[in-house]
Amino acid sequence: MNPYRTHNCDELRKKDIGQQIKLAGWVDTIRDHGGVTFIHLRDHYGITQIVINDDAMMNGVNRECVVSVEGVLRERDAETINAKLSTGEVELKVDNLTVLGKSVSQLPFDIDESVNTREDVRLKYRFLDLRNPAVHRNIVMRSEITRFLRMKMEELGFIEIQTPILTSSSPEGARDYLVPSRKHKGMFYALPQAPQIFKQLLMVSGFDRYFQIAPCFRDEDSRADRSPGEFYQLDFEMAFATQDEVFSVAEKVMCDTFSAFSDKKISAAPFKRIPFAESMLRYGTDKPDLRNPLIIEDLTDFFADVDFAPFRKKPVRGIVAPDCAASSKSFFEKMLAFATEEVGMKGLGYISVLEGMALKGPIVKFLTAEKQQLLINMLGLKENDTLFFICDVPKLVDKLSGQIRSELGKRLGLIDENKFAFCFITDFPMYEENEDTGVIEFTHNPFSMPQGEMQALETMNPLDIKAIQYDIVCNGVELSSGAVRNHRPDVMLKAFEIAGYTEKDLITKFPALFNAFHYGAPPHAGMAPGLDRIVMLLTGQESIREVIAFPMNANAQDLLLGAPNEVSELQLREAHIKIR
RNA sequence: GGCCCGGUAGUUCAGUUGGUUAGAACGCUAGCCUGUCACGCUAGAGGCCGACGGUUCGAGUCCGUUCCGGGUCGCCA
Repeated sequence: MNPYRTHNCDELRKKDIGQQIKLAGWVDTIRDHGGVTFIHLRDHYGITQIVINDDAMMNGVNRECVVSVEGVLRERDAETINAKLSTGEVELKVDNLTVLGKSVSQLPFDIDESVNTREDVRLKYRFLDLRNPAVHRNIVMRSEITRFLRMKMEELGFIEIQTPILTSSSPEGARDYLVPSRKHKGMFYALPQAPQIFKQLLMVSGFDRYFQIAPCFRDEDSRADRSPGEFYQLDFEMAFATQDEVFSVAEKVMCDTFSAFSDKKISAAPFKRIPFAESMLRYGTDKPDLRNPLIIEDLTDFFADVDFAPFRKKPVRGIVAPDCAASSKSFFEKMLAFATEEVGMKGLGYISVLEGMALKGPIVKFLTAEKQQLLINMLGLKENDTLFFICDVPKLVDKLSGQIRSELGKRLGLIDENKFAFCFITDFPMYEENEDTGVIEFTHNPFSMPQGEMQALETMNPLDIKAIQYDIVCNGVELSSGAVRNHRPDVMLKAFEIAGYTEKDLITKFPALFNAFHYGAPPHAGMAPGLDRIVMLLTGQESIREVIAFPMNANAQDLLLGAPNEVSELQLREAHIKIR
């Protein structure tokens, strides 16, 4: 028999009336009526009202202290039933109360208002913040989602394998977190940025389908949707797999998980595949929010023979916004302000379609009647449409268009909030030119197989070569990237050679992988959707910190435990570290 | 590292062109109240206005520097 409770705070119902009951939990609210006091007792599961008639029993009881109470459960009169509580039909008349854990009386914030409190205060008192049922629920949901994902992966024949946390620094990619070695002076471990090398080695080891809820560590600055330091991925890899097979796994897992945890509409499999180049042109980003129906049109050719100075010799994009022409003057002023102040554009031209299909706007006078009609036909313009123009140098025009597209979508209320819109972005370029040095570099990931393999590397302009590399995107959030990997040492050598590396470099940088690939490597492919972001989407949170139990602040500090902190001289000496 | 926004009571915020003793709500303390459920009522405590320097007869308010927090760009194979 548990000494503190016989039931939890979400358990008692009418059927339990008359029983001798013990409950334990936190004092949520106290309502003292003089002679009778009502308390909402709260635990992980819920809230039960307890009633105290003896004032002396309240000695030492304040909000957020932990108590155990004993008494008889009784029915509440019809007019005092609380429909908001699952336990609202009953209450516990307390005969015995024990304070198990005292609490200071002035809390740093009200528990039920914690989400509106300054974030550094919340994080310093995260143990109080997490008592807020809304905050608490996010963490519970994370656990449930994690368990569900694990179950799905196992159903699909994947086995979970843990890979090392203390590993070697990887030369490409993000900044590593380093851990000094005591036994090897001047040497360092690194925390893995991802289990990339290990999962590929597992493929070479003959494991067919691997997955892991994997912690990843990157020493890069944070964002609202990117926690500093550490995050978790549903990392998986499949031997003898094609891109399409990886996609089917992702579709299955995402569809099942999102429908299990949300009532929103979810893209049906197969998810839309959008080549990178098309995504940049049509959506102005490589992580398009497909809930936004607006599409960017390329009007460069159309304006080639139009004598309008601002558009001369530059790419021009257009976005048709439906039912927009009748918008208030302030709508257009706000869009212009957004374009110039936040996006940094010089202006935002537009043409509205009036009744009778007459075009109106400052740019119209530069268009002949034929050109106007051509524009209407080409874009299928309708009455009350407004066509916005974006023009800038080639490097910027897509990005700017994308920002205008998403702002228009928001302001016009075109985003369907009741939807999870998934897509795959495919065909990322293998190489890009470094703007400063002009040197050819890997765009993304040196482990991806180039499309066309050896032949492409030997015959094509490197900047035209695409990789079998993809992202999965949901509602404008990049969940993961992945690739069909390059498992052939000869193709790897050639790929690295194009990026300016010698065989020796390759052996130095990726000794294990390059070596292993000489002993029979299967073709393999995979991806690694971010767990934190999946939970963020499913809980509807704007900040990734809301779905992490003990997040660091934006400045990569743990305000609760005080990390990072100084260590003792002895520790430094053992680690052969000298602070300058 | 750059840029934007913010820092006033335990918390969330207000504070007019610079002008007496810096306010409100919630919380806290004390008292009253036997049916509340965000209980109610009465009274009270609680402030280095982030810090430093400057302008001024006078600074929460204006200027400069700096620290802290959030967002964003860079960065994130």
